[in-house]
Amino acid sequence: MTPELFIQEKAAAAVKALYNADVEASSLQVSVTRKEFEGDYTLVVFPLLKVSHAAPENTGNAIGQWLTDNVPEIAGYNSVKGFLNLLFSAVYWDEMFAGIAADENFGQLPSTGRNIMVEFSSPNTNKPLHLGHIRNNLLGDSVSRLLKAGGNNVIKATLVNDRGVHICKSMLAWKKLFEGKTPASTGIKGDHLVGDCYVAFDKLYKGEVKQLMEQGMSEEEAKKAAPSLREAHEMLVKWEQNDPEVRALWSMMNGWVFAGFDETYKALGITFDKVDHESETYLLGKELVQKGLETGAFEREPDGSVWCDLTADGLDRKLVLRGDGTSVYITQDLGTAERRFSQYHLDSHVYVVGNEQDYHFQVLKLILKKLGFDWSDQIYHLSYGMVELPEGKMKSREGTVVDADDLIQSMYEEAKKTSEESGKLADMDEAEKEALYRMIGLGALKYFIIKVDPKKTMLFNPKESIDFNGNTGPFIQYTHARICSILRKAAEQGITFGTADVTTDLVPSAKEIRLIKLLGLYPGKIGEAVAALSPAIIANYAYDLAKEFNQYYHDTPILREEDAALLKFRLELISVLARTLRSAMDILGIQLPERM
RNA sequence: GGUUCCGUAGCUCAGCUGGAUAGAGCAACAGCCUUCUAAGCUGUGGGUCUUGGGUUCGAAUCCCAACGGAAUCACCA
Repeated sequence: MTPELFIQEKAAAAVKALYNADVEASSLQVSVTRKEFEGDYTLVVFPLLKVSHAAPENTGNAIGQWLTDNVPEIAGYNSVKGFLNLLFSAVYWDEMFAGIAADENFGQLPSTGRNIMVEFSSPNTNKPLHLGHIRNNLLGDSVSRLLKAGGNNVIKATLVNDRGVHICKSMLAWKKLFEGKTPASTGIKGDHLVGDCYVAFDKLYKGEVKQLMEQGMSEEEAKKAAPSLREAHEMLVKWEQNDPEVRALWSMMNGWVFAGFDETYKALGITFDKVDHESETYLLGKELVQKGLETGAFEREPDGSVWCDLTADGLDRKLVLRGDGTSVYITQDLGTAERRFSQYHLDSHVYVVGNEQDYHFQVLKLILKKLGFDWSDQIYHLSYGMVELPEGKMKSREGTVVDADDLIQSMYEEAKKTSEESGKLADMDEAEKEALYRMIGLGALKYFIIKVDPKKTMLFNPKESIDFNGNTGPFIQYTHARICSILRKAAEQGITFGTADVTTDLVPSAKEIRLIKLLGLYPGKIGEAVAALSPAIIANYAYDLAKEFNQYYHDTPILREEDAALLKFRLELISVLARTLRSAMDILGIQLPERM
């Protein structure tokens, strides 16, 4: 039981005994006492004035006295204005800590038995991954880990957008301008090569539009009439007709992209349990359209197109099938959702998709509901904000994107530089060092992205992100390395310790109590983060923990403690701290080194 | 124009199920390495929580409005 719940319960009993009034324990407000005041937890007594019919201070004193007299765990109190600060006994902290220390899986919440699919990443195959995708990938991966820590069975899924005009554009440019060039022949990573084709297409297309406009066409006409775009559309038609030549080119170029993506995913440490390709799912959902027509959820226009009327829900009419019978984006999403829920017996489905698609998901859920699927309510769109640069938005066509591979590389290089300057790793072999530089560079990047509330637009300043001081991933990694160092030295000195050494007659220092209190918050933080689908809560918690340790470390010479029981208690405390830190950072997908 | 989201220190961000004097980091300045890793610690300065109303004993937090910014409203995906 958490201290908060404990106090709520006891305080409710106190109110009953003192004022003969029944109050809901959960309605009482309890929080950690602010640093400036003496006490561990604070009960807000204002809401109780109605039943006490006394001044705030007196009410606080009365309840405080009762609790001190009747609850052995509570050792004292003081009442300031309407705030009752309660002081717990040393025994209470010892026992609370022993409970945490004995729980090997502290932070893993009990199983809910729920199956949850998390879809994220879902890239287009016509250009390499950039910073925006990194936020998506890191969020998706982290939320998956978070939900797992919350006791759920998680399936990580991605839907590769491997078909459409966009890939045809790259294919066309390759045929016209890059014929014969391959990743192997050029030494360019596959996804980048295809991205280059896409850029080349755009250049060609813009040139054509300009020329047509000079010949007197309006911009709108020219954009439609440009020959390269028409060719791309013809190619798409051929693709849909299974034209062998087009299909072969498509397979080849997609193959290059997949190989490139795999490298990037590997560098980021991201894997999927289920990979869908849009080329295989884009026809799904048509039966649902038929079903919708039969039940009257949808209506057919004279030209054959099918619509869903959402005006009653404050939205517009939405097309679900084109006049020529082909499906649109939302059609396949309806189909894949239905297939996934039935195939995997999902209780819930989280989609990690940018906030530019808020409307799409609103519509998707509504239509599924109209089709009679109750699980529609269990679809969560984890909508995240854009990543902007100091110069403004990223635009792939204007070349103002931060490339994922470049970014990962530069973080690695900065980690290497900083580590080498510190000169602490002289005795490590090259392989160990390399692994460490990657761990630190990636840790910095991941933490930088994850610590921000997902729904907020965030600013990415390349110069600042590389900073390893302050509220950063490397700071937490460093903290862990320091703890490991102490534990290593203790082992060298032959000091052993374990949960059994935590005796109940120890008197922890104020800073140790603060650490125990913070540790105790961890399961609650996970619950909070799961409810909000926000790993940022865990990131900021981990920082608090690391910060608190560094302050403790600074003025507590642990290994020079002469009292054997106290020494062992302290070692146990920091080893549990390291464990909790690892658990929290594992949710973020960040590894913690034992040295750095 | 409709809908949704955001607005907290010079900058990047926490805090938001209402509670005490609104917190970190960066940047600036001043200290601390013969003592378990200085990627650290301590201190100083820095705020009309966009504005105006409302609810409340109490509002950065909840409600309404205004202002500012973003996204979206395709027979694109």
